[in-house]
Amino acid sequence: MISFDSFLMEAGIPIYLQIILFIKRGMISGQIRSGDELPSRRTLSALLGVNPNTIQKAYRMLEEEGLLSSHTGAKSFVVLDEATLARLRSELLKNDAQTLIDAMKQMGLSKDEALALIENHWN
Amino acid sequence: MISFDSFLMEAGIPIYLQIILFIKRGMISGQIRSGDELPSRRTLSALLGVNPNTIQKAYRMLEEEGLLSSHTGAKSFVVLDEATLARLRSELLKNDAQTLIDAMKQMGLSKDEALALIENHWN
DNA sequence: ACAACTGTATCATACATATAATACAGTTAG
DNA sequence: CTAACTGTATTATATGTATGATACAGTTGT
Repeated sequence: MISFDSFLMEAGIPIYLQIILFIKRGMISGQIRSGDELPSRRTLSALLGVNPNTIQKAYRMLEEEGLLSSHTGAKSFVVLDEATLARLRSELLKNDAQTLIDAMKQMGLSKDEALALIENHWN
Repeated sequence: MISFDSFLMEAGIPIYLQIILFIKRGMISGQIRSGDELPSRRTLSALLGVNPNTIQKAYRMLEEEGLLSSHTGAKSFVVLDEATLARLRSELLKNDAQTLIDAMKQMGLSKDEALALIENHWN
C-alpha cells in the first residue's frame, strides 16, 4: 500500500492538485509502481483530514490521465508503463526547473548565484 | 513608471498573487525602487487584460504589507527601505529554493542531479 | 475652474474549490 | 451468505477568485 506519511499540505495550491503531484512524484521516484494499490477514497480522506469528494476529484483526474484504474467495488490501482513514466519525469522536472529559473532571472540572479542558493539550502 | 512588459500569466495561481510576486521580484532585482510610481489600477487593468478589482486586490495587499502608499486621487508609489528589501529577498529566495528542493527530493533526485537540471535548463 | 485622471466602494454574477450528508451498486473477506 | 468494505453519484452550502457595471471622493495638469 502506498504511503502518504510524508504528505504535507501547502497553502495556496488546491488540495486535489497537491495530491495528484504527490502521487506523480512518487511514481517518478519509484516508490509508487504499476499495480500498487492506492488507499481508498475514504481511507485517504481520513488520513489527510480532507473531504472524500476532494480525494475523488484527484483520483478521477489521475484515472482520466490513464495513471490508475478504478472500478466500482474494487480497490483502485496504479497503471504505469515505461513510456508514460518517462513522459511524467520529463514533464515534471522541466516544469519545476523552469519555474525556479524564471523566478531567479526575474530577481536578477545569475546562474551561479541560483546554483549556490540550491546548494546552500539542500540540507 | 514601472514596466509590466515581461509579465506572463501563469495558469493555476491566482492573478492577484502573480501580480504581487511580480512586483516583489522587481523590487528585489532593483528594477522597482522606493518612490517609483505604479501604473494606476485602470491602466494596469487594461494593460494586462484583467479586471480592475483584481488589480485593486493586489495593490491593497501590497499596501497592507507596507510596500506601497495609496491615497484617494493620487497615484500610488513604492515605499521601500533597506531592511524591508533584505527581508523580501530572504523570504522569496528561501521559499523558491525550498519549493524546488522539496520537489526534487520527493522525486528521488540527488543534489548533483538537481544542480545539473538547473544548469541544463538555464538558457 | 475644469476636465481628466487618481483611489475607493458597492452590488451582482459566475466559476472553482472544499466541505457535508446521503444513497446506491459492486467487491471481497470471514 | 453477509458484513464490511470498495467506487460512484447527487444535493446543498460556504468560501475564494474574477469579472462587470457603476458611483463617488480626492488629485493634478492645463
